[in-house]
Amino acid sequence: MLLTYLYGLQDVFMFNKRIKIRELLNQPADGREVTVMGWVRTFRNNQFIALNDGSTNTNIQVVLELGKFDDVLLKRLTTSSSIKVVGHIIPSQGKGQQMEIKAAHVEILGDADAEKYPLQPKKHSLEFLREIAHLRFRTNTFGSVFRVRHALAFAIHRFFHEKGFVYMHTPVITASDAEGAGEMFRVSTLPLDNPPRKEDGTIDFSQDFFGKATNLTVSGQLEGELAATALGEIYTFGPTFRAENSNTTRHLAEFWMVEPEMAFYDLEDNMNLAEEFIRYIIRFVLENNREDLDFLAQRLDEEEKQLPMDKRSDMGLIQKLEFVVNNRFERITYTEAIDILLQSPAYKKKKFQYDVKWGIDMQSEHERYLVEKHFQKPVIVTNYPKDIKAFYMRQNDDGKTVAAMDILAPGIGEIVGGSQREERFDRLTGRMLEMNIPADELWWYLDTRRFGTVPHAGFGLGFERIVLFVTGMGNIRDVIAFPRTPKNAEF
RNA sequence: UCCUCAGUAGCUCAGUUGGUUAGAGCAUCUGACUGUUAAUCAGAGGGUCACUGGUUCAAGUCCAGUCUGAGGAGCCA
Repeated sequence: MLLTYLYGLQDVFMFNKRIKIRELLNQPADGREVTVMGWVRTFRNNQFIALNDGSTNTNIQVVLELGKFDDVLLKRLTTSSSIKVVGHIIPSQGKGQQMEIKAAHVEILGDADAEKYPLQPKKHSLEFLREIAHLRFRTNTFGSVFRVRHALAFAIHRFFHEKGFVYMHTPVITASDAEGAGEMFRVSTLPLDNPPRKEDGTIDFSQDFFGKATNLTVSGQLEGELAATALGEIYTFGPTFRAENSNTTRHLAEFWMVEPEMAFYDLEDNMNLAEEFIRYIIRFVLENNREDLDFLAQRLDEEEKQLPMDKRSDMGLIQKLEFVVNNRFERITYTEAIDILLQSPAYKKKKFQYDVKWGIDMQSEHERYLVEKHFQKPVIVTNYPKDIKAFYMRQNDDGKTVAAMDILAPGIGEIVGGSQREERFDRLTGRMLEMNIPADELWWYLDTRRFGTVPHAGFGLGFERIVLFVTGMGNIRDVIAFPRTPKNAEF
């Protein structure tokens, strides 16, 4: 029975006789017969097909001998039509490529009406491509972006796996509104037009699906801490939702976040891990996606040529990534950061729009100055004033600061935010009281401090922000397949 | 949410102090050519000038509102 089934599958999987273009290009042009399948990028001169199958940005040139193929077939070889080609690989007579396929058979798998297909073999604006996000994968830029995105995701799992971390799937739907990480999306099955109400007129969520008000998660951290204080070292990597009305190049309403959480780690351990982690995943991409990075670097170069000299970056994309891999991040305390800002020429010349003094939550302009002007590399800032940080961060002995650490990256800003967590029950509940965090709703979180509490730490990394940094793209909406932003949930 | 800028052909954009039938390049279609590299050459078709209202003899152009997009800010990852 199983055998018949498998034999049946063999027929179904005949397509797997095909060779991927990425693989084909590394083989000798020895006249062998091969089968390739892909999408037509351009068809020149009624003879030359530039064929792409998504395995690489490099197209394979398929040559159709004049007069050998039916005119009706030739007419159907339009941009983005899909085809199967059987032919022989030979050294190319033309100049632009080493190898080409002399076609014996060409079969149309799917037509693409040239009058209606929106992509042309030319430059398109990223804004236009965003409007046709379902088709933009078929461009070189987005092919590279999404292969790099994949490689980063894979490298993240590999890094933590090698270190013995356990991958946790924390819930997407949560009942606690206490995390304070921003506006939340309500999850409800109650009728919007006529929800049940309590006597005082407020909505009666006891009749809702979960019997209480629920939202989409804004962070898996609190649940992550529960797992870490038993399994030791865990990480989450999942979708995260913020209902903030943010319209910027670095915010999404739905994004992916990586949140490791480690028992028996202090702030120093936390920083060391975060830095090693970022270096590791960037090195992985440098080693495994060089062709895509080269393409993206070239794209960025051309884009920057449009800018005035003073707006251009000093380093190319590859240089920038190699620099991050090969150099220690700068580590300073918040207090030192404020001192640097106060002594900066920018401050003395009153270039900052916002005032600088100890206690402020640093503005973008301040972070950019530190990272892009003063240090010109990623900077880890530690020990922030407690009043501008979350309730769960460990209170330092000075009574003023907490054991927080933010990693700031050139061009992106905050890429990692983390801290050593407050493991002392009294300190934690005391801070919750001061900050009006309802302790009763978080009884389960506090139980970790009641029973066998341990020093622990963790951080969150915005996945799309690291993809932005690595690909050199300018807008976060161009490094996620189908961006969700205010007024946009298309596709 | 705030500030600034923008919305004209499928795409990228021009359109003067308001003035007759709104243009170009690319793409598309037709034909020619054929070792091309975003092929080339010739011709053709293609427009609710974002939407609504107003000013005016006359609005793509001026005014108001709305919608959408971009950049910056805030919030943050």
